[in-house]
Amino acid sequence: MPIAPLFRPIDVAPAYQKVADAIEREIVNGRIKPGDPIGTEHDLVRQFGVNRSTIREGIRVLEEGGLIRRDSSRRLHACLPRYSKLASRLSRALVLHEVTFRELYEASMTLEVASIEGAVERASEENVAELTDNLARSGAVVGDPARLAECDAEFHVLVAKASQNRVLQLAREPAAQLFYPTTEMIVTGVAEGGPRLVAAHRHLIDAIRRRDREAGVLWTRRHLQDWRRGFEKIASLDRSVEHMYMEHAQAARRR
Amino acid sequence: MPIAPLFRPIDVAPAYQKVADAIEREIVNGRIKPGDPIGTEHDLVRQFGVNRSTIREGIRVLEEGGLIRRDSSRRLHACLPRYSKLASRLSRALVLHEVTFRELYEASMTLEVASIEGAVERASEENVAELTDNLARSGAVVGDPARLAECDAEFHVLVAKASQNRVLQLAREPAAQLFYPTTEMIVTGVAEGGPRLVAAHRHLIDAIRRRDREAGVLWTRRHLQDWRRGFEKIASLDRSVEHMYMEHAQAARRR
DNA sequence: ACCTCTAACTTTGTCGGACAAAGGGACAGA
DNA sequence: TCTGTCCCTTTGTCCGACAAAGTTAGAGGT
Repeated sequence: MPIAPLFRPIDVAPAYQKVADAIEREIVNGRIKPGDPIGTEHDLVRQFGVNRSTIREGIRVLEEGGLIRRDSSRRLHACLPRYSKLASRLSRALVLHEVTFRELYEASMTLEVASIEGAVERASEENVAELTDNLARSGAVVGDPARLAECDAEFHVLVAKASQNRVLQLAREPAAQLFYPTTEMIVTGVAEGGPRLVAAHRHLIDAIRRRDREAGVLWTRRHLQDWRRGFEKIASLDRSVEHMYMEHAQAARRR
Repeated sequence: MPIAPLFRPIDVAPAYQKVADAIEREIVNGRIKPGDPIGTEHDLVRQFGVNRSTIREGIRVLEEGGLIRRDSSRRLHACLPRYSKLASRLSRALVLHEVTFRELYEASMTLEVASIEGAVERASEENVAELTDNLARSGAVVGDPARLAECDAEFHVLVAKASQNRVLQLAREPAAQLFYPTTEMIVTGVAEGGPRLVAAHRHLIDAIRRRDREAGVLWTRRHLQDWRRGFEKIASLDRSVEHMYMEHAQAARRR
């Protein structure tokens, strides 16, 4: 017969964790605002009354979480976590969980369509300008798959940005980080891929400008279906995302 | 005239970062599989030829990233990053970026609809059983807002799980973590809220069982619109997500 | 008074060694 | 089989130290 639970487990966190939690609390509840300096390590030693090694372990935790950074002179200050950095954590997780391209495709279809809908509804002049600029640059590198894939990734980030919905922006990022690197392979493998891609972007900008939701959704779908057809010429949609992607991500994360 | 770039910037990362990167690489590219033990700190000291403090800082980084854990006996081993832990990082970021409930609502509408579509299409017997079990428990606590809100959150996690799409599962989580805590307030404030919530869940399970996509989408929309109506009785959709949510998240993350 | 250069001073990254507390294993005794 | 004990290992924390890089203040020239 199991004994009745009389006591709750007591919360005994190691000191470095308590340090990290304490600083996190101050940042998250707004007492320390993004940009504000945290003290030097020595300051923190004094304030928390623990050894510098302990402080440093706590700092690593917060740094990895994106809550604090060291500026050019290596001093600590609070900062707003950057989406792309967080997203690369998620991408890494998706790789480890061995998600398939089918899952990626399905999720992206949803997320990119939602992005374009938001963009059509709320894109600002500036958003459109950025997109137009991107289109021009894409047109210039249509023969260079690597460069073009980069532009494509940026284009969709800009569309998400134009949706003015940061939750959507963040939600689509992990999938996108895994999704768009394949664009290079596809554009390389399929001759008419580059021009079709640029044409789709042109139609999308047009749809945003005319606030034509139907057209936006239609061209986003086509654009993704193009990707899919291209991909299926190379590999099965049921293949899991490859490990090699992570090299990309690791390099990107450090920036 | 700018000089031609003769040298690439050399990679001068601090030692603890290199340690973390090296271990991460081995995990991500699969040479160390989830569950495999990493050596003891002393082992790593020997292998990397750096001081234990340096090793420990590297370990903190990986631990925070969810790539390694310490088991009950505090020994290190690799593990699959847990979605909920990663998602709470994102939720935290969304709070700091002061996203509005409108953004949350819009994104959730997209993501939850996509989840139900996937669930209708691919839910297994077991998924349905889990959902049914959840429904029963919800019915039992319909008068207890806190408990009911918990069930509601779990219900939607289960729907996402039933979609068999892990990308979607991950993408919806951050928004959900911020979204569903409000359910408690709403159910408390609106008398008919609890029963309506449970009824919606029942219809959703029904739709999944009958593989009736239309019904699934319809009831998900209604369910979310109910939330919205309830929320707007309390506050404006344009209010930014409150800092207080994070207390939830911090506690949850440590588990 | 303004600019530049140098000489302290501070801070970070890393190192070596130290110790208490907790866990794991082996072993003896009930 | 269960329990208690001894020993060894591992972790969490501390202390003190030092080189490299950054910062500050003051000396010196204009």
